[in-house]
Amino acid sequence: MPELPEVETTLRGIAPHALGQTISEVRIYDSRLRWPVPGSLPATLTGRALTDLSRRSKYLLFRCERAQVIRKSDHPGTLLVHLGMTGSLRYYSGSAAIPDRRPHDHVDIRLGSGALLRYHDPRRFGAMLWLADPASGHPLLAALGPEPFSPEFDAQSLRRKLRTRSAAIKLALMDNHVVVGVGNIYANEALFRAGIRPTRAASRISLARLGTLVDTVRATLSDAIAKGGSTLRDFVDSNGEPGYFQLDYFVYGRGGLPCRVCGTTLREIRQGGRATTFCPRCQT
DNA sequence: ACCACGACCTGCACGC
DNA sequence: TGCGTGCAGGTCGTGG
Repeated sequence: MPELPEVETTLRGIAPHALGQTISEVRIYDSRLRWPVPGSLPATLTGRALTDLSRRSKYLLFRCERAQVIRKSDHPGTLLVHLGMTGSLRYYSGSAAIPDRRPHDHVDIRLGSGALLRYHDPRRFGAMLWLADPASGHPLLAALGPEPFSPEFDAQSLRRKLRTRSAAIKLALMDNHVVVGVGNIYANEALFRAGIRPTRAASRISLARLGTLVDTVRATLSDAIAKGGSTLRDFVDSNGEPGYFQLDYFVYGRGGLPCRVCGTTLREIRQGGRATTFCPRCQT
């Protein structure tokens, strides 16, 4: 269920329980994700401890180390998990019965405590890869723009990146080189909150309005994370309903309905093949 | 350097 | 009931 808030919610649901645990078994039921899940993954992971769990962009990064480094293949590395469009990674504590595998459950990672991490992804746009150190040098991670909550994401740097770009601001906002973690839903929402029309050329937005946009991107994402967080307890022990539909959207999915602020009928168009919804009155 | 678009894949809601 | 169509949370690779 992945935009950044869902990935962050997944991380927060898993990390406190999985940190420090040792991987006892890895089963790959279907390796056909966006890139093949390496057949060597079970051998690589088994016996390693999860020493750090983090997120970069929409990638989950699980640091895996062996207690004893004897051979080169024992060196620390990182398990990268991406949820694509429809993926989820669920944590089952093992204290209750773990459900039988369902369709589209592709990978099980069993932990020493008896807990289980289960990767599920109907469309298989996600990924599970092993990254040798340094993970940050991997092509998937190396070219990423700033995290939305980092100080590097500010009006000045946004201006610098967008100055020469004729593309619509919504497309630029969804470009991972500009800022990571802003998918279709939150691009629509953040632009509404900023009062910026999604079709406006990225180069033609004032510094002040870019500053507003930085703020609304953060506010939109953190609101969604807060909603997701409210269901964390359920999330951890199954039930897998990461608060995704709990946020009251201003515009996303509301084309033809009245603007929550001014009542004007919201318009829906397509940009880059994705639905864009905006208020023709509030957004200029 | 930038941009537009097809590609990947399954499920679901819709209209006929 | 069944079938075809279009759409869905992402992002990589291509060709211009």
